[in-house]
Amino acid sequence: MTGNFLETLTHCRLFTGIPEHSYSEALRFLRARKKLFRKGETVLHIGSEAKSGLVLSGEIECAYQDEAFNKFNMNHFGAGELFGEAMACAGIEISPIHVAAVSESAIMFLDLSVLYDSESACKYRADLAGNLLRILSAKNIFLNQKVRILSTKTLRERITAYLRTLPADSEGVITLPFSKTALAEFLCVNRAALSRELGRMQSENIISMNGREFVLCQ
Amino acid sequence: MTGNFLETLTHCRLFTGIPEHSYSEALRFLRARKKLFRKGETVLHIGSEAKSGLVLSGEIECAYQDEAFNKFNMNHFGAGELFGEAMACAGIEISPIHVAAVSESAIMFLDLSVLYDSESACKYRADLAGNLLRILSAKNIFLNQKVRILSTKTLRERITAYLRTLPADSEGVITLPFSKTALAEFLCVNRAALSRELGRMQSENIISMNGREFVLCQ
DNA sequence: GAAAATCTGTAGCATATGCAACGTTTCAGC
DNA sequence: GCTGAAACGTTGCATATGCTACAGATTTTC
Repeated sequence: MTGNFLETLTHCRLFTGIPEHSYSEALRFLRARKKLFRKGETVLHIGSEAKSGLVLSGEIECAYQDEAFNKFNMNHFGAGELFGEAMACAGIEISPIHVAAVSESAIMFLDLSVLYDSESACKYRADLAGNLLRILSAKNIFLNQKVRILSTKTLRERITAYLRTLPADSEGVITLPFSKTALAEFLCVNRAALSRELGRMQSENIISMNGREFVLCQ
Repeated sequence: MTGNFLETLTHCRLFTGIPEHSYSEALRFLRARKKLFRKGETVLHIGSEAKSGLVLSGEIECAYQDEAFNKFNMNHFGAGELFGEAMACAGIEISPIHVAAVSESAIMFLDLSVLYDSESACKYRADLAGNLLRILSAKNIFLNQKVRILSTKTLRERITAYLRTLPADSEGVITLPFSKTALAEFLCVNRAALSRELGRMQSENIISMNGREFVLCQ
């Protein structure tokens, strides 16, 4: 619990509304345990005890694996982000996902069950539970959007469905938050096919595109 | 708040742990308002105030709509189920989804914001918030599963990914919870293509199938 | 029990998209 | 500024899957 981690907590949505001088009290309530991981090291094994926590520094990767150890549906989490909270709250005890450190990382494991186990008490319990509700809801909405995008049958629909979820500036310009390679991965389509379809859409005047900037001509 | 609705509440996960004689107190805290809807009637319009609530009786349908009013990514909710809770907790004020009654329904609108608005207080607030955390987490896990299924590139992978999410009995028999037509809709694939692929998988001894019962070989 | 509605399997055809390979451009680290 | 890595666009090919239509089976309704 050294000083530089406090900075991360101030940006973590779980601690919104909690005064900085009370962080240690809240962390004690959540039975926080800090642990360091080297690059590439496993944070949670599939089949081991499911834990939840927050990334203090570095970056981790959560992924399902099939029989052949292929990773899929990966998620990356950086400093200030929570992982495993849905499993913790749903009472899942055996981890179905593999969590590994992408870079050297500091993880604060938290026992979120104190937030819905009615015996425990803490001055900040209601605030923490409320913050966790907001975090879970935001992830829910994100997942709903993703399902909606992946529900489409054609690549073109998938592209427009995704672009519509992004904010446009006053002139209608939409900026991709990542590379087109990453976009293909997000949309679960082949990169070459995405590139081809984007080209077609541009020649058909459905979109105009320049690097990561798009305009939907609708 | 007539008697027959109490029965529904006892089965609703939002009220787990709350004694029946306190339901009215909890409902008052949640600013509950009951409303009846005829079959086909709209419960929430896209663009109108977003509300959350629970289905007391009947069945409702939540759906996104595109420009041409095609519905997609539909969800059905029956008695005892919550809807709109993620939007409520995420602070979304304008409904992006259309909610309609599939059959004659009684809806109890709830103001879930009291659960994370720190000024409000009620004896059962912590219980309600904890229950809501569990509900949101369960939906989160379901959505993650669905994303994982829809992330696959081939129909065959999609089928096996889905079947693996279903429980198998002691002899490995998996029973579909709905018709194959509904399965095609859930997997977002063409029904005829699903039928064809299931036939192929059976002839290749990857599955065996009899009506709604499946066995995954291997 | 008859009629209507829904579910299901099959087949032919068109095409969208996955995949592999290649060269060019852009980017990051030194 | 140099160098290796990553991102990007393009192309040819194979094929998986969407779509339509139809007919038999199954379920629901009256």
